[in-house]
Amino acid sequence: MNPEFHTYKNPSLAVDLVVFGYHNQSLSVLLLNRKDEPFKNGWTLPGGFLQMEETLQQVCNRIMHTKIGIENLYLEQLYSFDEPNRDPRGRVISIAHYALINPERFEIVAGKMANDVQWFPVNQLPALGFDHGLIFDQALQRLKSKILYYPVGFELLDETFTMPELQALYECILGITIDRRNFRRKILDAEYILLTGSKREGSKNRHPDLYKFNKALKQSNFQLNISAQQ
Amino acid sequence: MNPEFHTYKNPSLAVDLVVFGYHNQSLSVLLLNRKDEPFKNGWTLPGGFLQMEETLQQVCNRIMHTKIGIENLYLEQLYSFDEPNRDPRGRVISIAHYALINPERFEIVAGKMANDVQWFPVNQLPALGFDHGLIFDQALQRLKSKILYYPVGFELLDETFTMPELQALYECILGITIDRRNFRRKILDAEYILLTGSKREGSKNRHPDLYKFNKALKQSNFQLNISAQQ
DNA sequence: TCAAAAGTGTTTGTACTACACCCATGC
DNA sequence: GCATGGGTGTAGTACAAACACTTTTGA
Repeated sequence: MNPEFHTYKNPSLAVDLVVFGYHNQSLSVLLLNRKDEPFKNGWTLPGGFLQMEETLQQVCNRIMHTKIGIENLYLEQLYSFDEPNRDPRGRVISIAHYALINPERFEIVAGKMANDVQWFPVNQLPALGFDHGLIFDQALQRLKSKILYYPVGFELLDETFTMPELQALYECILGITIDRRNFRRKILDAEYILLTGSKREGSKNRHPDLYKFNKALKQSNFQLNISAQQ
Repeated sequence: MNPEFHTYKNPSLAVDLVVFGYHNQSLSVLLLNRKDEPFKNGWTLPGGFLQMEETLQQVCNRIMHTKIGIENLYLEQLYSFDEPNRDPRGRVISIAHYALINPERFEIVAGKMANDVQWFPVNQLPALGFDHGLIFDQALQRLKSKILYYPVGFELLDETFTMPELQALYECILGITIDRRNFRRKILDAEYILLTGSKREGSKNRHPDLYKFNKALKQSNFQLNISAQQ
């Protein structure tokens, strides 16, 4: 083994997670209320230290599992945060990730969720400890741009969904209003989704068509080019 | 201090650099020929371990300075690579970055450059050690997309440059051919560059106008939307 | 005056925006 | 039958692609 290999003391390596969920037409983030210093009783993103034999994905799943009780979610690496004083306990470099979940799919969660874990709508966040405000901002920005060229929405919606539901999700994440007819045309032209043939029953108005994700599109890149209604 | 804080053994933390340079109408990458195992006599990206008090930027600059003799370049964080067996010496997580330099600006480099450092055109790379082939691929892909919404070209060209030179850079990086008149219109419409008023002398043909980077644009986002000539 | 590269403008087609009416459902 | 939300088509406009001639220069 190379002698230089162990002569370096390493900063600690952690992961922080921005977990987005979409319910009640609102985009939310999971925050943890800390029991210990630093930032005791303050809100932070869930996170944890990387162990020797873990991959980044594994840490993320471990954190999600132990702190929130769910696993196997859509996960993407965001950025590494290395500001020397970002953690008052010492030098910690955090490789931030963001995750997307559909809260409806995890009813168990409510049970396992400690009462110190809460969903916060993204536009009503409390002040966050560490540099987590910064991390969150970047995650939201990434999500906004990602949704335009990758079918990210499906991680946040049910297996089947209606066109107005999909549009509401886009409007919510992007913070804009979109023309119904133009949105529909773009989404369909991209072969983004497929008709299932059934309709969502139960509403007191016309029953909208149900669509599903076009899995054939999962890898290919598309460009949605969605713009706000004036 | 939190008792959990030091109970984790951390993987080593390193940085690998994809250094792009542009000369002779060709995009190249700096590679290092290793003197030691593993991959002795093989080519790899320059890299190094993160020291306790360093920021990521500082490591990158240190590596560039000690291994290649240059500093203060355009630097962007790329991605973290965490595959457990990526380094045969042990668990090393690498936070890859890419850098852009104009080789003409660093004539000193040739002197300080050890003979084990070489430029390789990006389409004639040797096999790389570790997972550096993967890192390189991602860096090139990132550069290709970045150049469309950020004036990255200026890091690779001289202070002043002609329109055909800028176009050649775009064609080289993107690997496409672009219509001269359409390219010019888009670049000028984006207020990407400004006329200096002088012309490049010395060529045997018509002397092309010299432009310079519009620094006012440095922060704002634009969209170049350049497409290949058919 | 010739060859080689740089500068410039117009036409055509495509794609996006804006916009209004009909349809289905439950009450 | 009425109110509410869902579904659909079109006309106008703006932008992007394709394209050819003139200008400058050195040899």
